[in-house]
Amino acid sequence: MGLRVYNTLSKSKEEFIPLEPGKVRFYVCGITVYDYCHIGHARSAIVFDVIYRYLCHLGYQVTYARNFTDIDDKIIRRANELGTDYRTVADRFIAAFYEDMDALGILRPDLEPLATDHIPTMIRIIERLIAKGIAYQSGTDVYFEVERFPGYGKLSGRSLDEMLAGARVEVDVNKRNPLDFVLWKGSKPGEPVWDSPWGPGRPGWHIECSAMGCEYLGETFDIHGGGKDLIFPHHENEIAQSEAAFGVPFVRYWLHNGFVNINNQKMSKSLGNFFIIRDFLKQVHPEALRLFVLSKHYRSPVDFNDENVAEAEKGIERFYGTLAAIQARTPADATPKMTDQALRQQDEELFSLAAALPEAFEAAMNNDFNTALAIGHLFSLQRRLQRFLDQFGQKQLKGAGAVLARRAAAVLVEYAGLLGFLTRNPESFFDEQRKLKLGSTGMTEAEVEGFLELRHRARLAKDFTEADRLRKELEARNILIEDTPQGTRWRVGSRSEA
RNA sequence: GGCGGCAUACCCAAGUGGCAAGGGAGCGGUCUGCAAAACCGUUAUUCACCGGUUCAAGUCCGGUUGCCGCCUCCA
Repeated sequence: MGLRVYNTLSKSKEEFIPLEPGKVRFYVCGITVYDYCHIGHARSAIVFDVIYRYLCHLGYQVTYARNFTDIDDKIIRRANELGTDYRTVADRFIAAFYEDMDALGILRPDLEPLATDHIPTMIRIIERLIAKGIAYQSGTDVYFEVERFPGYGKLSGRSLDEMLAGARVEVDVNKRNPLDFVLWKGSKPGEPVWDSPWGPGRPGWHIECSAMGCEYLGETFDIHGGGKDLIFPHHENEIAQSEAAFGVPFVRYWLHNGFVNINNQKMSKSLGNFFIIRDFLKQVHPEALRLFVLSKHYRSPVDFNDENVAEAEKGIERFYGTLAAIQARTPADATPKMTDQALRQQDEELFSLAAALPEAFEAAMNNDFNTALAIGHLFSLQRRLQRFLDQFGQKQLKGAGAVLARRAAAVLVEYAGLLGFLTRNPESFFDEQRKLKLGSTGMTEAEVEGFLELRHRARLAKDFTEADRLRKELEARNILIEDTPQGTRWRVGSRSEA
């Protein structure tokens, strides 16, 4: 069965049929670049990154566009606070955005347009709306007249009457209807300006995405994504502008990701429970964050707290632990020239699980990107694989056993890779993980190694009292020891173990 | 007030009418000098509650309760 996606527009799961067979035109609302990104942005970025990866995996030729809103009230305000200009602020936070996204392992979209590079397109659309009598100039501003667009409210599921009854819209003397929204706003002194037929000014927020979407993906495209909060008014207004201007459906499938809560509270600056990606990644590995985010369905809210994050950390360590064991205990040149029959004889269940993973994984993902179920399949394979390894005690694997283990691990890594994790060498992962966590212990790597050396000598001398004392001393600092045939390893306990 | 969503074990969580995935935590065991890690076993006769449809309901329909989001910038 093919891909099915939940479409916010129809409020139901639909079979995904792209406009043009084999091709997908995909647009995701990018950020307004006036501050550092927080973990809510991280969730959205990870979710749409996985959707992008998976569409590519299915063989679609995907054109993926994600914009930057680089002119906006908030950017201007920030520039004034910092005593600089809007361009400096925008460029600075675009650079910061890339640093954060790269750290999270987010693939770059094919197109990353800046709003300010597309003002002529926006002006053309606005002119068209005015010519059709759907937009009007009022003072130095231009507004979209919502009552002239019959479908207004179809995405968010409200009618104009209901919205007006909500009575939380400000009455503006310039507007014919309080719900009319600005397409072009005249500039105030000192603000950045662009020339337009209505005088100097700058575009409204909503028209940016309509312009960049149609310029790169066409008047109708396949998928438009964003956070749930964008459904109204941003995406509702995009539909109104684009469909009123071009007379064709704007987007076939609307996908919206759910929010991140912090300890069951809405994340907000006033509550002070804001986590910035770059700060968070000083404590938690990016792949743990990915596992955490993808362990829940993308449309559900997720609760971000120490315990939930620690679970994800343990999960990612579990996967890499198995990969490390395989690397240590099977020859890298394990010959792949084995018949399936020979491998199956080694471990029927492991062989079957590995062989069935692609189909199981795709069945999960095809059901509206059920990453949580897909991850469940990955864990099942990991556990069976680890169990297979443990059957040999601590011995090296040879022959068909080694090939089977390597092959199962390769499948695991390939499919985890579609979710953007298990992308590292296991040794690199554990090294990164130790370095990340060391900061919280107040110890340096050299100091830990010193302790381990002393303990090693004590153990050789069979002085277990001293060895255990040293281990306890490290444990007190949340440094945990594991003795393995390859030597003593150490790691820093998660925050919940501390 | 209007619109929408959610409720599954100690916790997180999947579940598109047909024996309740997966992870964490706990308990018992194997391994270990002892641990840790890992593995094995175990932990929901039941899915907020009440009705209904059906041979069959966590899943569909109606109602009740509780929680959450949006309606204003917001991923």
